[in-house]
Order: sequence, then structure tokens, then C-alpha cells
Amino acid sequence: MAASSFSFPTSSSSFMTTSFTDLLASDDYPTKGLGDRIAERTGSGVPKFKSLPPPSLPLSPPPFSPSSYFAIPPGLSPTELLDSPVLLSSSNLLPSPTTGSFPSHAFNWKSSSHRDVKQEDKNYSDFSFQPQVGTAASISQSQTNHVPLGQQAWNYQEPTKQNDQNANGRSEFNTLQSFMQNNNDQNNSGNQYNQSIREQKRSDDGYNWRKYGQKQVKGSENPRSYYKCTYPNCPTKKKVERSLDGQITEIVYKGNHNHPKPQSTRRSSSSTASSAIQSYNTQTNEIPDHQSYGSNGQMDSVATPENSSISFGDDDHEHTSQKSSRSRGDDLDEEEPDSKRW
DNA sequence: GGGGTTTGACCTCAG
DNA sequence: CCTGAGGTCAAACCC
Repeated sequence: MAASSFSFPTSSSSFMTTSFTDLLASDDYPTKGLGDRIAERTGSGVPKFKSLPPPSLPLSPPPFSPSSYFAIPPGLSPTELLDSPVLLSSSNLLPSPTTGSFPSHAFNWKSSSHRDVKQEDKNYSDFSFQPQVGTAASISQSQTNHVPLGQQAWNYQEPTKQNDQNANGRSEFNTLQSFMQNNNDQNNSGNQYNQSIREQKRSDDGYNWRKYGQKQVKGSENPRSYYKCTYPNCPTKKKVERSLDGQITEIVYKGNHNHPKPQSTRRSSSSTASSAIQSYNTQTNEIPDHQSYGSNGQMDSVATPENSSISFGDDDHEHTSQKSSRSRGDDLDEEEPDSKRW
């Protein structure tokens, strides 16, 4: 399947071009929101972490050959992949499978433009986009949490490998991605952006989340936010990495919800997307690569926790990983609820 | 006033 | 043992 998943639909390339232009035109609002904040905090407009040399550079200038896309050499670390900005943005680019619209602000090159545009360009052309597969991208949920969406697209790993990683016990995390779709919606109504953002935060996946921390991670210039599910006794947490322009570049779920998705009115805004996503998932739940949620924007839409765990058949992984997981593992039978729901 | 966010400090762990 | 990075806490703040 790997080979097939890497084919590049011509249509995708075209949309990219469009969105790119679009992007350039509308790079403002997202950047502003986040950028300003950063500026305020740092006082210089440049995040502290920025002062650090791009970690990625030393990592590797992967001279990649096409083949590298299909199989990542063992020696190659996800970090390397992190490098490529393209991926980050590209992930955002994906048109929503359901709507086919792209997040215009998804790639805010403005913020990421400092990176090697060339490479990005290249990547774009290479970028494979397969909404229906739900994911060309596969990512090992455990250790590659921080792999950027785009990268994940390339980072295609064999199931066996994933299992191994899970076995390692670190994979209490389900890597999901997503929600660009929601972002798209937000874009549509610029002035509602802030409001939408808020809603998005709590209902992007239908659950209510409370942010309890934010960190600047080293390998990435994007701040990582930590969220807990607000539902009582629900141990679920998630890490959300956002690009400077506010786009979600990575979402990692930890644990599963031990409660049904709240059907609050708040979801209204995203409900559309969610429902679409769900239906979408239903159809694609047979996705071969379990862990490949979302890695690229394609999956964005798919990335609701429950969906991911259910539809992708991660259950197996989850079982192993969660069993092995030491602490937070929350012994809850998280999988059960999922399967039941499913 | 309640709930969520922000943010600096603290804790834990791996190298 | 030391240090750095990731993750969490909790007070202050905001809506």
C-alpha cells in the first residue's frame, strides 16, 4: 500500500499552488494573534527559543532520494524530519476531505518562511495527498510524537515497527492530528477568529479541554500546549503543538476518554466538521496503517481521539502500550468504551 | 463568581 | 552527580 499511497494526485498540486498564493495574501491574522503574543512576551517579537540555532539544521540535510520518502532509514530520526518546514505547513494545507477546502492560512509562510523555501517547494511537489486513505502518513505514535504532520506524511512506517515502539512502553500517546478543518472554518469568518479559536480549543474533537501548561519544545519552534480533559476523572490529556501562525501542527493524545463525548451546544461551530469527520472515519476506518493518524492534513479531519483509536485499529497498540505504560496509563479500560462506541 | 488561560516555577527523567 | 528538556503545578489573570 505504501507505494500506492505515495502517488501524487495532480489535483493536489494545483490546490497547493492556489493555497500558497492565498496564503501570501492572507498571512495576517493568524500571525498577528500569535505573533503579537509572542512579541509581547519576549518583548522583541522574537521568541527566546528563536535565538537558538535551528536544531534541525545540524540534524540533517537529508539529501533525500525519493526512496527515502517511502522508507525511513533506521538511522534517520524524526527530528530530522522535523526540520522541514514544509511538512508542517503542508499538513495544514490539506483540503478537508469532506469539504475539499483548504485552510488558506494553513501555511503561513510568513512565519515559516525563514526556512528553506526551496525545500518546501520541493516537498510540496512531492507531497502526496490522499484524503481517502486517511493517511498516507503514518507515524509511530510513541516516540515520534513530535513529528510534524507533514513529515508524518512521509514518515511511513511499517506496522511492525510501530508495534515495537509501542512495546517500548512509551506509547501511551496516540498521535493524532488534525483539526485544520476547524481552522478552515475559522478562516472563513475572520472576525470570528478569536471566538472560533476558543471554541476550537474546547471542541475541536468534541471534548472539553482545559489548558494546564505551555512549553517551548526544543526541537520545534512551535509552542506546545498541554491540555487535560475537563471531564471529571477523565485522565485524557493532549499535547497540541501550534505553529506561529496558530495552525495546529501536531496533536498527541495521551490516554483515552472514559466518558462519552459531551454533546454540548458549544460544539456547534465545529460540529459540522466533527460530524463530517466522523462519517469520514467510518468509511475509512480500515486504514491499514494504524498509527497513521493524521499526520498530514489529510487526516486532519480524522483526528478525533476516539476516532483515531477506534477507526484506526489502534486498539491493539493501545492495549499493549497502555498496559505497559506505567503511570498515567490509567488502567482504565479505555479501549473498551471506544470499542463499545464503535 | 466560575471556569479557562497564561506563565513562571517546580518536578522528573534521561543523557 | 549535573544538566537540560519535557511535563506539570498553581497563582494570577482574563472573559
